[in-house]
Amino acid sequence: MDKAPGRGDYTFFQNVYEVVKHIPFGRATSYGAIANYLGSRGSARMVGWAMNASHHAPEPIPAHRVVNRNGMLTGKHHFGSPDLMQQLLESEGAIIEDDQIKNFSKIFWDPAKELGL
DNA sequence: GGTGTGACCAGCT
DNA sequence: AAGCTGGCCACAC
Repeated sequence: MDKAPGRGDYTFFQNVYEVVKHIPFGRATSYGAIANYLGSRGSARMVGWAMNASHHAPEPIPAHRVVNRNGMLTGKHHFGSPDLMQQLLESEGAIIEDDQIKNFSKIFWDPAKELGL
């Protein structure tokens, strides 16, 4: 039988959006953390791809709060302005230097822990 | 409809 | 020690 559309048809993409939207102010997480929370660390690449499509999402996604494992602003170039991502994070209290969050370990927000695994 | 790529991560050589 | 490959799912051509 065909799958029932419009109900519970959440895919990896949709799940990523939900998690990212739940990131509190002044916090940041990593692609792998989200992927791991969803149950697949191998899907970390999809998380990044989901961010790329975040502009296509019906709701605004704070993709600037999602960085790589090193706390580096890898996808800053996808915000329309390469400095926008850093500006937003600094505006939330993050310490960024050389495109890398120095206090990433302090503002790191683990979905599996905060949302309740 | 198949192939390639993509804002990653971690393990192996 | 560092460099490369594999793996995952979704989207574009």
